[in-house]
Amino acid sequence: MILPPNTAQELLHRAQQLAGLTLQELAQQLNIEVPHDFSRDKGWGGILLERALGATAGSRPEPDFPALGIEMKTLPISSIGQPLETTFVCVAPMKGMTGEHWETSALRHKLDHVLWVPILAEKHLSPAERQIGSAFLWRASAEQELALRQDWEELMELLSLGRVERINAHLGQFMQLRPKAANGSVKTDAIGANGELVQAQPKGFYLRTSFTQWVLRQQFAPE
DNA sequence: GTTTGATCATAA
DNA sequence: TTATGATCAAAC
Repeated sequence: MILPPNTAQELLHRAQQLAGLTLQELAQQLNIEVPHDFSRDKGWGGILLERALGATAGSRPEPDFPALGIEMKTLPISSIGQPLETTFVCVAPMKGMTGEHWETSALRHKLDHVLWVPILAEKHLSPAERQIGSAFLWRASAEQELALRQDWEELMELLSLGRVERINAHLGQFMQLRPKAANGSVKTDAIGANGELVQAQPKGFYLRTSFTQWVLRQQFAPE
């Protein structure tokens, strides 16, 4: 059991110490078994890094490092540093969100301060072979926050106006809504076309790779 | 049953 | 080749 870091600087330092390790090497240090593929362990890499850094275990509606207000996210990248997957942020409120504002939204709080941990994760690399990259702390620039805010407001308006069935992953320039559930039969309450409650597929906010690419460029190739 | 951690599988 | 829609396991 690794204790949480006391400062953001300590967290960053710990994360940077892991750069260059493969996931197998890190798992070995922590006595954790490595899956042969991700088909039944999709979140394994993220959980491994959380444990290694002393994040609070378990799934709770608060940052991974509550005392620091910092969220950790792994980011699978190619050998030339391009994000290979979208990044899940949080589930979307499907009802009772009247009067919700960007400033107080769960999404904004989740992304307030993020420790990004790039992972070299090309498809031909097994979980064991994937390699930890150079972690960094991030806060959205004014431009980035505006971009997310515009997508959030557009998508939340559709949800609150009962247009849930019209939503698909094509909407949103930098952030999209996609299904987020164990399978397609899972339903939750949502607002219907006439303001009534209807059953709909739970959805989550995901950052497009265009957004995380922007984050990486800001960090590693400014200007 | 819901939210966390995400990647998979295949349509486009 | 890329992105959408679907899915998997653990924690709670």
